[in-house]
Amino acid sequence: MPADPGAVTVRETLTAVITETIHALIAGGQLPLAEPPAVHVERPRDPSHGDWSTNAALVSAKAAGMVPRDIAELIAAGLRQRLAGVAEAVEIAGPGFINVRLARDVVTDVVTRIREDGERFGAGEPTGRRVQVEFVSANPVGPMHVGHGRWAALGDSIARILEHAGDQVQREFYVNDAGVQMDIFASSVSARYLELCGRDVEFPEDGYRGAYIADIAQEILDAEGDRWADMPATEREAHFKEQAYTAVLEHLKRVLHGMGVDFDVWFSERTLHERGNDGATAIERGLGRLREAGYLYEHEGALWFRSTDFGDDKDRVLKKADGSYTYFAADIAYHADKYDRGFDLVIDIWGADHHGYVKRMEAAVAALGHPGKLEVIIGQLVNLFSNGEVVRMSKRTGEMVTFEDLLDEVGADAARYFFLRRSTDQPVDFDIALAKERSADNPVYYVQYAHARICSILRKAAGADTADESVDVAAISASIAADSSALALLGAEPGTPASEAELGLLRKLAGFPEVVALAARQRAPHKLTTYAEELASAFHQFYTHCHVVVEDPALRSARLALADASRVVLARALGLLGVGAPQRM
RNA sequence: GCCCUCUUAGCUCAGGGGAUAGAGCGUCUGCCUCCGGAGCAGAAGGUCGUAGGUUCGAAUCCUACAGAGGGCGCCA
Repeated sequence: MPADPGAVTVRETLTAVITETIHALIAGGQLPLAEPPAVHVERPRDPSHGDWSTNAALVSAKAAGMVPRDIAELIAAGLRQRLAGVAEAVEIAGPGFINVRLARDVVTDVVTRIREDGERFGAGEPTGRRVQVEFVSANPVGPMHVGHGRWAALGDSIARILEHAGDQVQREFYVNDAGVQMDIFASSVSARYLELCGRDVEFPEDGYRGAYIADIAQEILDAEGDRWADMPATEREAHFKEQAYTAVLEHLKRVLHGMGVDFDVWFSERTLHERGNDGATAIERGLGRLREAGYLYEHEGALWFRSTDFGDDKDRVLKKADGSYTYFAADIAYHADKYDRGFDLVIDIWGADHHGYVKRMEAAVAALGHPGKLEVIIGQLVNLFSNGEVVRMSKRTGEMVTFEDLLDEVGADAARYFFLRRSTDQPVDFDIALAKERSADNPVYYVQYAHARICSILRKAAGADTADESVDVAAISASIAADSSALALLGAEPGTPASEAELGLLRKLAGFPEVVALAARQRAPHKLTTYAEELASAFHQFYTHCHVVVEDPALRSARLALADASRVVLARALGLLGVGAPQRM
């Protein structure tokens, strides 16, 4: 077994070695089993149980007809032999767990690896898989609400995590620029425009009443004067629709960019309604595929998709009796287009209010010949609190805190961090006052503070002003040389607070790759906020118990290297969340 | 009525079938001549919604029930 502390590979290697050991015991007639069971290898929660633990003996007990601890003795003896030089101890504990304690040079080697790998630490090999993540996709008729902000943070972070795991990821925003909401939007702007021109108009009953509508109308008035007031309504509204639409789209792009979210593709729904060279629209072509596959039928003048063939509750209408298409029909064409573009996996992030739509969309994707290649993530909503009161998020009333307001109020880092801190299927109760607070109550500052503190130490070690941001931390990092004999000083006196703090930090650092791998597999950025807080905590403990900039050059370089490795991993974890890692606060 | 999600400490929430269920906040007690106290150490606080089941082992998987939220249109 190579002395490679990378968590993922250690687990895999250890699993293989254990399985080999059991194989040998079976071949030698010591274990009455047909074949080795599937064993789990995990990091014990309690550090006194060692670095790794396996349930191999427990899962073998029944089939072998033996007492778990007797089997554990056999396996442990084999492991001691096979892991000589890598494992310091192999022990049996509890009902029959086998605990492996790694040799200390294997443990400390993670520092060297992190500092060599830098940002690549914990990254997966390229998978060759092409993944599309579609998210936000807010209607371009007004500002984003805070729920959109959460989904923006979520989609972007998932994209970053998947990229780190080795996938090729594209971020896409679907622009619903073809529906009746666009007409309502246009007539709303038109009404405000006429008001501004002093005309007596009745505001559309279902119109958008937000103040931004009047702002857009004012912009048009400023730029083009009141010449549209006497034009036919249809002509005026057609013109205003494009003006207002462009303004809102630019606004959306600006706000998203301001929080570090940039899309690769803005896909316009309108293109699905345009006729191509074959004289057909994308919607017609998409439906044509379903027809050829035999999933469409006519009933009461409408065209239906037999989605029940794929587990949906009922069949769905694609073309209404009046000849117009449903929104679902456009969505089918849109998804057909995604797969035509060659994605191996499409991830859609929708708000919780759309979850009833998942089955039919999955059914459509399967009917198009891509079963299992769509994954819909349902993002729960955000409850915004202000002075203990729930703030409403209605576009109609116009009384709402927009996502842009929230960003201005708390900043992009705090907003993203708070959105990502909860698991996706849990609603977020967003407390504006807490997110603004620059105190220990605020977890994002706790983590960022640890990073800034490390940068300060590095500057101190280099003899620079600890708060001077112009000092190049990367250069200082590169100047720190800690060979394996120096690193051996870390955790050299087990049982002392200093060594325990060092070992705790080393253990936490070593766990990063598997946390990222898990976050990628589960599309769960919140695993990284939890990890970042644990790593920051481990670092603060280390800092409290271990003076870094000490006289002894070997110990000093070892602790500096450990602090530096912590800096690298903290920055990486925050980076995958899209949150900044400031060098000074 | 049917479907989805949720229910873990006073509050907000983590928890990949494993060992004594964790963190932050809040409450209580300590730690600054010393690298950033935006920090650290400790105490108290739990029938993991209820009842069954599967398993050597269940907060975790299955079923039923209770409670909370959301979704169920030839709307978008």
